[in-house]
Amino acid sequence: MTSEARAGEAKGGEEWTARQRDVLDAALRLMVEEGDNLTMAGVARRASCSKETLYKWFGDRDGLLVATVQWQASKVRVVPVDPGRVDVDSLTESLEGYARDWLKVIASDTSIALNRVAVSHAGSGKDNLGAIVLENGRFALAKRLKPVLDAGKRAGHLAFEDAETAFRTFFGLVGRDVQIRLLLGDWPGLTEAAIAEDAARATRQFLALYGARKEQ
Amino acid sequence: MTSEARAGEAKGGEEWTARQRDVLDAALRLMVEEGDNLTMAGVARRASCSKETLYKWFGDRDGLLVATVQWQASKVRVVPVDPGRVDVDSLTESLEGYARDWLKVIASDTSIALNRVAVSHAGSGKDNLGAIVLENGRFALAKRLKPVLDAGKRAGHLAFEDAETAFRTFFGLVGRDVQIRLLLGDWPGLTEAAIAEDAARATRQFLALYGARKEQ
DNA sequence: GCCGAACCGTAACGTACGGTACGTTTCTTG
DNA sequence: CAAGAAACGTACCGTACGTTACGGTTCGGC
Repeated sequence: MTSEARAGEAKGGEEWTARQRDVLDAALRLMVEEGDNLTMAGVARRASCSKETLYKWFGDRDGLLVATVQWQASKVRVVPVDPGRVDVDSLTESLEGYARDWLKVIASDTSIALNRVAVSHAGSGKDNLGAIVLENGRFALAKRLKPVLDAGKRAGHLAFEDAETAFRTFFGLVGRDVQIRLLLGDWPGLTEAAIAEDAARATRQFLALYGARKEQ
Repeated sequence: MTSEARAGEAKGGEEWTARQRDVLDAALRLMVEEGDNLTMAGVARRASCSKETLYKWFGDRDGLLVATVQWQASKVRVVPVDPGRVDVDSLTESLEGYARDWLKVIASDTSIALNRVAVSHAGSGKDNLGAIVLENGRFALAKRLKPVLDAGKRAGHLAFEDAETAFRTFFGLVGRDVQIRLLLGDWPGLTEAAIAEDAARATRQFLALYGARKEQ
């Protein structure tokens, strides 16, 4: 898979029934608790449904995992909106907000669990999982941030050639080593306060790199 | 585990025999090919040894995994050296070199495989693996880079309060989204040329943020 | 109230794999 | 060269788990 051939945009079309959503929620909670070694019997027990139903609805274990990840994905889907024109203060505030949200997401239990499962799966089976997680994490953030960056550029507050490159720099300044450390079981101490501080620092650094000079 | 309670500094003391190293190399190759779902029988077959020997030497499956990761770790161990005084050009060259090396490492098959296995393991068993991988990746890089940053600061070419924070910024500027995308099965197109370019860009940006102003 | 479909709970099957046992072979050492 | 240790190959055991099968139950529609 290349970065061009992206994920399947979550479940493309049909939706889940209420009961099915409950089952998927149970699977999700179990995934947070047990990681990749959750068991079909475990999900059935937790969701108070029969294994036969699981197989009928989701095909096999992989199908259940994919559906679970897509289900979580569909819960946080956000439509990108073009902010039009912005002043420098609201731009800063906006960037800082995105940074805070992002750090909060990648530090959350569900995000860590989902990424763990997806990483575990990336090597073997049909690696849909990795693509889905990526599409809903890193790529979703990019889609939401690009309009903001473009607006900042149009308003003359940001200066960059390629929005993608600028975004990746922002991504790096915000995330740094946090995600990999969390996935590997380390705890970089991300309290609410630390997140706010990190977001502010990252935004400040980003503006230092890409902000149009005031005296120009 | 916190970032204070670090890993076990590779195998602390005793060493492996040549034959044992061969076996560990076989396990390592198999890990690159099969990820976490490598099997004891598979390693035995690949290494042309008996399963009984594996259990005698490494205790159990987890022991084998840990030993394999430590073995790979011991192969790339580098001692940090204080560069003393540096001029700005050699500092830049040095940073760029570290950035190139780091990108090359995290894009390598073995690094991806090791990180995948460690991430998969982080949730369940005794998570030594994550700590070891972290200790040999991200923390090793920090240990090698800190003296360089400090030297740059002493020489008046860098300005920062906390070396750790400065390092993490450098880490973020270099790695950006590369590692997580690779772990999730995406391929951000890291050719030799792209790596060199990325390293140069990251270094340039880092110096823009932390380089002492020339006109000051 | 009856019928069929969907679903629950559970039992059963097959297999993969971690771990152990054991007879045979190879290597070391005196 | 002989004796013992180490290691090889393989067969074996137990269990966990994915998957299937089946009898009982609920429920919407006629």
